[in-house]
Amino acid sequence: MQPTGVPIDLDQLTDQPLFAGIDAVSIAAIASGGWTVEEGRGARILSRGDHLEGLYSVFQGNLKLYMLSCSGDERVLRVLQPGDSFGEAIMFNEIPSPVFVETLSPVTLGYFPREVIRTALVGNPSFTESMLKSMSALMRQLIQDLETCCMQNALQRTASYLLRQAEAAGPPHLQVGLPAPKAIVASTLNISAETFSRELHRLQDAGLIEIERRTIYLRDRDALVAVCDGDGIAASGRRHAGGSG
Amino acid sequence: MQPTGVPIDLDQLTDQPLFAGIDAVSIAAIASGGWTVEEGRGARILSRGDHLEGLYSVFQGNLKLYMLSCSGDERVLRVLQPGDSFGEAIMFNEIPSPVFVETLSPVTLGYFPREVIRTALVGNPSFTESMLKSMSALMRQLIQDLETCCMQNALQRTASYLLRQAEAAGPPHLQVGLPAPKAIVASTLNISAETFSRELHRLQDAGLIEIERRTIYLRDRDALVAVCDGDGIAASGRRHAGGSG
DNA sequence: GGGTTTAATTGATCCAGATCAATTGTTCAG
DNA sequence: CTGAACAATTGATCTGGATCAATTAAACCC
Repeated sequence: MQPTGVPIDLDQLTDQPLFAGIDAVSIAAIASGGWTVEEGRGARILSRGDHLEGLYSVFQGNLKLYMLSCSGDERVLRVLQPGDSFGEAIMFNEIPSPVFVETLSPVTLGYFPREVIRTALVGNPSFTESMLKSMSALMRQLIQDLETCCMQNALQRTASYLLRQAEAAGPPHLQVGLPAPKAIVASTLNISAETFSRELHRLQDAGLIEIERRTIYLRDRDALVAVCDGDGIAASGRRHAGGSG
Repeated sequence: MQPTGVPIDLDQLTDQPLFAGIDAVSIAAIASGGWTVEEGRGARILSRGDHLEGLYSVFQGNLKLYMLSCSGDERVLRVLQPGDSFGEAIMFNEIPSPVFVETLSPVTLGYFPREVIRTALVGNPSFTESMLKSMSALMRQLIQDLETCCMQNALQRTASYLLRQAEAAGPPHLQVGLPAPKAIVASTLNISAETFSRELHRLQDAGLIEIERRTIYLRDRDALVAVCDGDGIAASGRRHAGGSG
């Protein structure tokens, strides 16, 4: 990791959801207590077992947060993008990291030592609130991940992923740009790249989506929602009588 | 839910990890701002979609925290026991609950409205710290759940569950009492009750454990640890050459 | 005690999705 | 343009664990 010594820009910091809406004095203290870190593609920021003495905030670029099975294959939990942060849980609990974090592109990160965060929390209810909210949101995502991974089949996972991403991309929510190669997205959904490809094409054959390289167009959102709920593909109008017996 | 009107005992509260080590004034404020709730067996405390205006703390009894798939089968995320709390994430983020919570036995809970917690957090760094730690621990558990459910096979999950429970039970860490019927524990591990039974007996046949009703004795911890790491059962001394190619 | 309910075990079968293997398409360097 | 490296697709096969079905064991109640 290479601290640049470059001071953190205040605007950059307030753009981060975690630090939004904090009073000027505190934000300045946080900015001056932290520093930026720059890394190229393929750099490992955090390894399983590492102890982290602060938290990171993503300013530019994206990273993958992943686990490794004992047989060595990798399960990507999340692709981190600008505005995301990581390390909170490890930092507060002083436990070794359960996950790896690696850059997928050149990145600029902000790093904030534990004490800087602690100091900012004391006597700063709005930052405390912000931090608690951020952690709550993360927990919610984890629960959603668990739900996705334990309660939905491959087709449902694919469909609900597309809907979620489209939602996040902004109106009219009909276009999805995959944030990484398909193999990595597949890993996020805990399915093999092959299965992901197959399910995607199944949706395309049924006319629900259109695939064009790493961009996917949603052609029938309602049907996609139906796929997530039940478990059949219903092309234009017709729908499986999803038997419950 | 039936508020009893019974005031919350201070000792009861300080026994809760979440509220341990808070100064007397704050703890008294929390106690007087909350109330106890009693319920019989099989009562639903929280449903998916509910909005929760506070958080619960378990004083007595146990509950299951679970999700339902669209086909209606239930996946238990966690069996809550005295000392556990739930509702933090929903409360702070003001989002509908993604999970259900139901009693498995008669229970006594403490309920604390959001504002009581918020007030206690302000100007009370040690409680803030405690709350952040508690949430971090929860996140860690969720990550561990994800890891368990995505990266380990049924045998590994069973073995690591036994080790974790034994750890939590206290020295000499050789005896595990299942906190609920086997079917519920199996659901926690995201395997069917049948598979759980089979794997448990496989471990018993290999001499690693001994099953006696709902109590399980660990007879060879090292071998259990090896099962978690690799994926073969190695009874007394002999061990698979777990191929990595 | 005997009968009923609930929990646990055991066997047989089946299938979603992994894995293996091969092919095709894309990107980029020179 | 040509070839190398990578990404995506497609087909064939295999398997872990689910599901279905039946049996046995334990707990509970009168």
